[in-house]
Amino acid sequence: MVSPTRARILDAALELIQRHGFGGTTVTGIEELAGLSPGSGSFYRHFRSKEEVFRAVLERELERAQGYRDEFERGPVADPQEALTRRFLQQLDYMARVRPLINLLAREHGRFPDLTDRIGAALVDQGIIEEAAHLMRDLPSGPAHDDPRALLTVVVSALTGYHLLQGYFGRSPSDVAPDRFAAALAAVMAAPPA
Amino acid sequence: MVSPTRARILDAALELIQRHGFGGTTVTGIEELAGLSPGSGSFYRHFRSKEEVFRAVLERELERAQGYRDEFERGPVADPQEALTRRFLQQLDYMARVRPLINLLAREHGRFPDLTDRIGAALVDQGIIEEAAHLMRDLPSGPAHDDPRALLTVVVSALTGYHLLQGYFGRSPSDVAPDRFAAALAAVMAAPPA
DNA sequence: GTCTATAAAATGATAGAC
DNA sequence: GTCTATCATTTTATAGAC
Repeated sequence: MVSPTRARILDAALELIQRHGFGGTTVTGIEELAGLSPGSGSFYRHFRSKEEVFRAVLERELERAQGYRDEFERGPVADPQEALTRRFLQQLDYMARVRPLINLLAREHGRFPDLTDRIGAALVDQGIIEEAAHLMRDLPSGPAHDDPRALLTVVVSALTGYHLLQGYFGRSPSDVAPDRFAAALAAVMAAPPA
Repeated sequence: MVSPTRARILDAALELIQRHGFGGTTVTGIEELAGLSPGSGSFYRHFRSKEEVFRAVLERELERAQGYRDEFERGPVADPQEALTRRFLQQLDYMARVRPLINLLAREHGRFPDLTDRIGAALVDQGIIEEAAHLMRDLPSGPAHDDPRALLTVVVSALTGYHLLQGYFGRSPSDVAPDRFAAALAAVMAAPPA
C-alpha cells in the first residue's frame, strides 16, 4: 500500500512539470499543490530530491500507458476502410490518455536521455508494431504499397502530428475534427497504390 | 544597427531555453554563454528581465521563419508524384530550419499564450495555405478526395509528426529516412480515391 | 558597455518538536 | 508523517567604479 500523500505529490509534480517544465517547477510549489505546507520540506519525507520525484512520475505514467494498451476494443470488421477509421480514432484516444507522457517527453527530452529512450520504445516502437498488425488485419491485402514500413511511418507520423498540433494550439490544424481526420487518413490508406 | 552583444545574448538565450526551458534557464547562464561575466548583471544593460529576452528571442525567430518561406525553389514539374516528393522534402527541410521556433513552442506553449497564437498562425496556418496551393499545382486534378481540407490536414500532420518524432528520439520512427517517408506520403496523395 | 560588489528574494534541503 | 524554523545556495536585479 502506498502513502496517499506520496500519490498526491506525484500528481502535483506531474501537473507542474507539464506546465512549467522540470527546471521551472519548485519543491515548494509541489508541496503546496499536494496540500502540504509550502516550504515545509515535508516533501523530503517521501522523495530524496526533485530529480527522484521526476523519475517516479515518469515510471508511473509509463506503467499507466502499458495498461491503456490492452483496453482497445475490437469490433467486428465490416468495411475495411471504416474499420481503419475506427482504429485511428482509438489511436488518437490513446494518445490523449498518454498525453502527460508525451508532454513530459516534449519538455524534458535531452535532460534524462535514459528515460527518453524508454518512452520512445514504449510509445513509438510499440505503437508502430501494433499499428502494423492492425493494418494487416483491417486491410485484407495488407498495406498495398511497395514500401510498407514507410507507409506505416506515414500513419504513425500523421496521428502523432495531429495529436501534438492539437495540443499545442488548442485546436486541430485547419479546424478539422478527429473523425474527419481519421476518415481521410483511412481513405488514403485503403486506396490502391498509384 | 544592433549591438553585437545583444545578438550574442539572444543566441545564448535561445540555446539555453531550448535545452533547459524558460524556467530552467538563468540570467547568469545566459551571461556566461554570451561571453559576459557570469552573475555580473551586464545582461540588464540590454534587457529588462528574463521574460523580455524570451519575447525578443521569439520575435527574432519568427522574423527568420518568415524569411525562410521565400526561399523554396520551384523546379520544373515532370512527374506529379515526384514533384510532390520533392515538395515534401523541402517542407521537412523548412521545419528543420524553424526547429528552434518549434522547440520553443513545444516547451513553452501555455506560458505565453499570445506568442503561441502568433507562432501557430505563422507556422501552421500559413503552412497549410501554401501546402494547399502546391498540391493544387502538383496534382493537376487537385487533391482527389471528397474532403480536401481533411486531406491537407493529414499531409501537414504527417510532416509535422515525422519531424517532431525525429527531434524527440534522434531518429525517425521505424528508422525510415526522409526520402522514403516523403515518397510514401506522395504515393498515397497521388493515389486515386478509394 | 562591462566590471565588482552587493542587496533581496526564491529555492533545495535539513534538524528537531509534536 | 507533518509542522516550524533554519541554512546554504542560487538567482534576479541594482548601484557605482572604470
